[in-house]
Amino acid sequence: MAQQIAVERRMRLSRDRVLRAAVSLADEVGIGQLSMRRLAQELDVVPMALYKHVANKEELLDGMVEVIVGEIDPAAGGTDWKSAVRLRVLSARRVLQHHKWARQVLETRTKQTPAVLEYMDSFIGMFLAGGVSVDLTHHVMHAIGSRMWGFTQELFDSPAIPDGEAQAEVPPGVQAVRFQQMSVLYPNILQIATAARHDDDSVVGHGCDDQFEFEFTLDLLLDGFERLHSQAWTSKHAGPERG
Amino acid sequence: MAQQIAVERRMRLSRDRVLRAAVSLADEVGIGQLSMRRLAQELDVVPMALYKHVANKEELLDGMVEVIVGEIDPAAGGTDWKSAVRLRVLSARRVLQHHKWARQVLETRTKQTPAVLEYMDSFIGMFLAGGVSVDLTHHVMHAIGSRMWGFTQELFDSPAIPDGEAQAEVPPGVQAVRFQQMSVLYPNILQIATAARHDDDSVVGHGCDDQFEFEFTLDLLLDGFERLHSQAWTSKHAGPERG
DNA sequence: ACACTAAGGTGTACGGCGTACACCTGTCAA
DNA sequence: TTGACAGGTGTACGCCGTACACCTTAGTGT
Repeated sequence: MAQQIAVERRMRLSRDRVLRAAVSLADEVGIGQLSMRRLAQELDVVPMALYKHVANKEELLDGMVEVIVGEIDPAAGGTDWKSAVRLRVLSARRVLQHHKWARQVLETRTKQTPAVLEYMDSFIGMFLAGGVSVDLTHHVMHAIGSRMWGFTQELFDSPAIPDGEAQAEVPPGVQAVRFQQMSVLYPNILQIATAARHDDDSVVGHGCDDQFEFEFTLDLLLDGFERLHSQAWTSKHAGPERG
Repeated sequence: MAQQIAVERRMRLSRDRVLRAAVSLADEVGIGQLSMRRLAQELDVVPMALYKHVANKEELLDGMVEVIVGEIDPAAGGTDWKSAVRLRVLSARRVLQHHKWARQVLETRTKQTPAVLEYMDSFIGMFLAGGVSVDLTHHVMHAIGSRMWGFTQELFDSPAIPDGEAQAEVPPGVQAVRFQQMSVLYPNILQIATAARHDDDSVVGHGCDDQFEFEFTLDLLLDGFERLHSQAWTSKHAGPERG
């Protein structure tokens, strides 16, 4: 009987419910107004209750990113890589537009969460499946990633596999296990990462020539501008390349 | 005599000293650790003293941006627009790399401060002086700006001239005066902005077709990727366009 | 039916934040 | 010398994230 009454009671909290509530609260009031206290209030719960489901606010934000990354359409099959990538990026953009706080949060994220890794892996997969070389795909990811998204940016700069521990603490063999896991979960990321570092000691090491990546994209854009300019391109008539 | 002792005393505060101290504190300890209280401590002063020189923390951050934008090299004269732009962007990048907090702060800035406007004006000037059309320059600024910088992004979306006031409050004729001021201070920005909106009612209005700008850049990149791919480009041998 | 256990929710408290407001103090012009 | 005003101070308020000890509830094995 007391259990019948319980039906009337507040639904039980869950990590998922917390994250979704956080996303819609941020949608409504902006990320600046999203506090643990306010979120708790929205869920009709005392602030500390949230900490049974997320470790702290950082993890909450990570979780929110996971939620919205999940809203991006999966890769479209059956077309050339270019159209597939185009569609996907536009879908991602739609999501980011809907959650206006996302760009800002993305910029500050440092941890690689599963949904993000999976998204990137599948993104890379579109190029590789289309026959684009691993080398070019690598640079392309830098160009697309850091400019459109912000959160690809650090993938190759810092270890892709989270290892907050100092290297000294990593037991021998653990690297190998992680490598194994990566190769199953995110084969494409691994391919890109290892190709980039094949003459380096570490496996998924710190690095990439940042300056090179930056100039790669810069020159790609500048060359594009120049081409349009020399064609007397005009926005009136068409998009790039069709002028 | 008491004045002789004053020589030994703490130097007087000034807006400039506050801003510079804030920049170097952020450089040292990161933006997350930059608080009014900590900054005051660094300046050997009580927290509230800072408020005699900056209105609030937002304005402090705006001021910090002003400071570092001032560190970007001026436009190089005597070369083609492409090289000039290239040099300038790389200079800007150097500055952003030196102040690691800058990207993040830039993303959250909403106000258009003079140094930023001046930088953009002169940036636009490089294209126009090189003979690039106003139309193309407009789109180019969107492409370069929002992707490399983040803070060009909103220039054409929100009014370039700060008007926190609701439109109703703006006395008639004030718009005209501002327009006049703009045309003197930032002629190039004005040119771009007005060209973009010549068939609209407002002068420096809200707008631009966001979606168009986004796809413009996306396609520019994708077309670039495709071209490199079809050339079997490789990072081993050269940068873009030289493969 | 009951006691046990772990997971989930609570209450209190602490140190930090930005900043409003009233107040002193030192400097300089008249 | 005086008076005004810019610049520095002290106190206080209401937010924030979250540590820690506690209580409640739901689900289990007997």
